[in-house]
Amino acid sequence: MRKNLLRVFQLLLNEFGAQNWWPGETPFEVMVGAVLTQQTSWKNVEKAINNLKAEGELSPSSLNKIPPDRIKQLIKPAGFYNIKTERLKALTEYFIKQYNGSISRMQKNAAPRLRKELLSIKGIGRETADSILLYALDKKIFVVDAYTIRMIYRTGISKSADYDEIRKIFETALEKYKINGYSTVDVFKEMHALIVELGKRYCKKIPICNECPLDEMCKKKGVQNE
DNA sequence: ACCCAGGTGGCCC
DNA sequence: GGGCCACATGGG
Repeated sequence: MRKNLLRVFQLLLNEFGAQNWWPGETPFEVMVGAVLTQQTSWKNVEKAINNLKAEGELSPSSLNKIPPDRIKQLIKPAGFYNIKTERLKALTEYFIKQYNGSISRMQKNAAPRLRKELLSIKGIGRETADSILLYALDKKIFVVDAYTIRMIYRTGISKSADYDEIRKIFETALEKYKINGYSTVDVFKEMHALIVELGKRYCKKIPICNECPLDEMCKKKGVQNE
């Protein structure tokens, strides 16, 4: 298991090159992006983020103050704008109330506690919470998404693991991995980004893994379809 | 005219 | 625990 995932990491890194995620100038921008990108292409998220930036609203204090209708207007291109506005408001309010809008204060707490806090916010689910922990706060938490689950099932690495089990599989397999100055956290960041890139290119729902770099692994494990 | 996107919560069984 | 649905815009 561990060996397989290390192999996948090297395969993907070699195939696609470093992705250097998460795009974003500040950790708070990463937090906002994590909500906006729920079930939404990054292209659309970029438009929304640029709108917020252009209006000078992409900071905890300003986002906390401006009227919901204004946020809706600005994030419209990212879709689900009513519900995402509520989620951004809730997240921002938490960040200000608990940590005075300070990333470094928030980082002082351990990952399990922060994860619990984030998950208690309505609209922040596991992937969004973990994205914030890994990419905004540099915590050693692996982010699992729909592509990751598909990949795990198709390669036969696991057939039935749920979100947290898959997260654990990756964390265990990758936590001691070090190469070329990649820290563990950097490997987690890069691996998730590479899996998304893989998914975007090859793991659409209909055809299975043809010409996918992992094809050989899929075949070897006898995986035919999703 | 479909299908899909870097999910989540609510409701049902 | 799992299965289905609404949420919405923009690109293939």
